[in-house]
Amino acid sequence: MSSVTPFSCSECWQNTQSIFKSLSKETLNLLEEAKICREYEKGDFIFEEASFAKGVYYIAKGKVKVSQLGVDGKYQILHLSKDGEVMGYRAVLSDDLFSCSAIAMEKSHICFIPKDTFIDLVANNSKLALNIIHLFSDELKKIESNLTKITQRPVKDRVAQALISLKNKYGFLEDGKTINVLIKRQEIANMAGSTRETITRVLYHFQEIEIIKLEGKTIQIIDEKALFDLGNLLD
Amino acid sequence: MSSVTPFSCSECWQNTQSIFKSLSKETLNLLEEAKICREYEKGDFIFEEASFAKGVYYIAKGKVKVSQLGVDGKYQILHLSKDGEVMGYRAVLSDDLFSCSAIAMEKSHICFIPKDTFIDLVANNSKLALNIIHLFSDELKKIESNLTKITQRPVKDRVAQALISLKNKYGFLEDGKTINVLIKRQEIANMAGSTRETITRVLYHFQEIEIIKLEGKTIQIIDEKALFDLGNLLD
DNA sequence: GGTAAACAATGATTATTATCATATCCAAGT
DNA sequence: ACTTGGATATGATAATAATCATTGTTTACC
Repeated sequence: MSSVTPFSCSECWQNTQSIFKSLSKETLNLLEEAKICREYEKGDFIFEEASFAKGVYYIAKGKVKVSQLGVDGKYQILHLSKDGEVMGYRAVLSDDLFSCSAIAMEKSHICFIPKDTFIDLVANNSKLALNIIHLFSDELKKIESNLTKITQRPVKDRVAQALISLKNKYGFLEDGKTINVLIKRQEIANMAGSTRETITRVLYHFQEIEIIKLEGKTIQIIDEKALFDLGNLLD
Repeated sequence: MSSVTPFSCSECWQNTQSIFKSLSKETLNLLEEAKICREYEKGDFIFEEASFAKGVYYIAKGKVKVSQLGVDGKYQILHLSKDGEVMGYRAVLSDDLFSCSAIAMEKSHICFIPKDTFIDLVANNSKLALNIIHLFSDELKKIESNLTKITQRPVKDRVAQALISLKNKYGFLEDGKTINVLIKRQEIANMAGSTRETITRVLYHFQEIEIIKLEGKTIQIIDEKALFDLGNLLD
């Protein structure tokens, strides 16, 4: 567990994809006052499934996986998050328990915004409410398409899809080919609804046919189009 | 295709689960004026995936399946709808194409509400906006749990889950055991992410072990608890 | 620098479920 | 009653991917 480490985030609300982007100064001041920043180490839980939602979490900097526990103890990764995104709003807005857990994939700076503050803001700020509606809409659309794909396509295709998602979310390193996130086989399995061993085999297969390259802990995408064709379009 | 048949729906906005429930009289009048009612026959498309969303659809009476086409031509049923529910709001609110199709499962009365009217209402009615946020929230939660289950559980369990969903959504006939919807094997397959043949076999197996009974075109649930245990909790 | 502990690779085997191929049933319309 | 088409049933086979078992590799920490 990490300590409470406040840090400056005067600008982090302005992240291009932040729902708080271009809100009025007043509103941002309210946020500033209420927020509690904290640093999380890799592997730390930010919030935990089935616990009460005390507020929402805004990622100032970092990478987070949001996953749900299945009945047999397997995890399903529902969502990957990064700088500028907010997490936990579903549970907060429905006064519900968290239906999934959020775990830092690397050292991350995250702001906690208390439930009351957040709900007040949403209720009194139609622009924010609209932003949230769009957020829901995007997420719903994505997960619907995910459900359709994951239930209908073979593992290979789903792994291709997972790699494309990772690249789209976190981008490449400066070399323009190495996916900018460290992810374990098990985690890819939890994205694609498969197993460690199968992911190992599929990744090796992809390397064999030269559409990716495994370099230490990293994954390089050599032939993005081929991956695309397998994973089949869009993210 | 059915003809345009207006009919009285002074009370249908008041359906217990309607997002239009308990809105002001003024607001309801606006709805009344703008709505266009129509009757759809079993099998009719109400809206079609990839077409432009001209408005939302409110089910006055009927049963509708909302499904998405996978890359290999298979359908995934994402959602089942009934009286009092609204469809198509995701695409409308995001000014997007429909990401799924809605097809009547039986003769249905459905009101079309034009995009502009709907968006105006939402923008000027914070209660309605909040209702929609809750709608999104519920749907997201449900589909997330669905994704986790469908990717992790064997077909039997998923079929059990599908039957429970059908019963929860449409209830029983007066006999207290026959699920109140006519559904084809293929449609159950499209819910559970499986195939016609497999569904046939699983249903027969369920009948064998006496947790359901197949009677003509209907399905009776004999041992709901057993189904529950297989499908594993909740809807 | 040595030793766990975590992670990854790999082979063998099995289970599950899709696919293919027929056959049967049933309802609607003539 | 007969025909036709849609839906369902059922057996045989094959493919896919999970599971199990073992070994190898890397990382981090005394």
